[in-house]
Amino acid sequence: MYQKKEIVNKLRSSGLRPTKQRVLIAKKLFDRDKTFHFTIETLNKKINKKRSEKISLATIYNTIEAFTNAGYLKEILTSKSKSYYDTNIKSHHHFYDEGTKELTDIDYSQIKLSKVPIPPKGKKIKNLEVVIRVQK
Amino acid sequence: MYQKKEIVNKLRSSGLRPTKQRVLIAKKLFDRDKTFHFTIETLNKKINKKRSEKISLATIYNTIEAFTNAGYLKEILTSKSKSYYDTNIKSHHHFYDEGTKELTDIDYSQIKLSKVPIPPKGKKIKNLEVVIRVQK
DNA sequence: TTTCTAGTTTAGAATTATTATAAACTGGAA
DNA sequence: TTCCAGTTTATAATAATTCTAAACTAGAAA
Repeated sequence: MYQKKEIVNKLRSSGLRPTKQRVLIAKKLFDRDKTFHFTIETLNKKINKKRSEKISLATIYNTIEAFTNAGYLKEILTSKSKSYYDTNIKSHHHFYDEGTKELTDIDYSQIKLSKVPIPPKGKKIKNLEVVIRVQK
Repeated sequence: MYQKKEIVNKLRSSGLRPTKQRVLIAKKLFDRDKTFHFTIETLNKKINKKRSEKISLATIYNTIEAFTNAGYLKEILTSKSKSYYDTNIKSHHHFYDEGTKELTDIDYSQIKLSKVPIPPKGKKIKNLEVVIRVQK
């Protein structure tokens, strides 16, 4: 799905130098079928579990921030203590299970808003997110 | 609007012993016309600015947690770094200005959902919140 | 190819919000 | 008035994140 070359181009097109670390992280994140939800902690484990050459935690933070700014990732608002990210950058919403702390995507078409308020004057709507908290 | 007696009864009815600190914090929070958005930090400043007898930060954390569990306050999901609380516990939504980090209530009637997804099997919807991010 | 440098990575320190600890205090039942 | 479970408090501990400054590297230019 994602060849190294494609990733390199993608990074370059956003002004990100395609370093070894960024390419590797991008491959982990985007070379998969389903969309992927993660925290820095889970990503760090996944990346550094079996590698002999580790990628530092600081680099993971930096890279995820850069990818988010470049629009490759979406930051999700749920938990107060940790940041969640989503490789699905299309407009969509989430179920959040407070018990398991699991996120599930809700396709944009599954929620329809028939009425949206006018933003405070002088301000524009940047995005709209629905989080549906569920429990057993 | 809120007499000390009413506050004491409210606390008692939730199994919270009406201590000096809790009554004072409750008065600050609920004895006002408009609803009130705050973080622990802003509340702490507001409470301890001009008081000679300070209320400790730990107590403010404890009290806000207790009030939230008792249903007097609503915790809001916006920023990843800090917790926001709202004295408006009715179902409602928010504008969040990423620049000023200001929250504005959106009345429940201002947003209408004409389609809501079915939750994952075995799970029930606990609540549904819309956050509309705005910017200049 | 080699040189050079701005951009990047890194380990570790610093910061910030929050939670835990354990000793002192207190509301209110007996 | 006594007593004690519940509460407050100062402080330490924790956890996620950001900062720092030295070492490294991609890739443009010589």
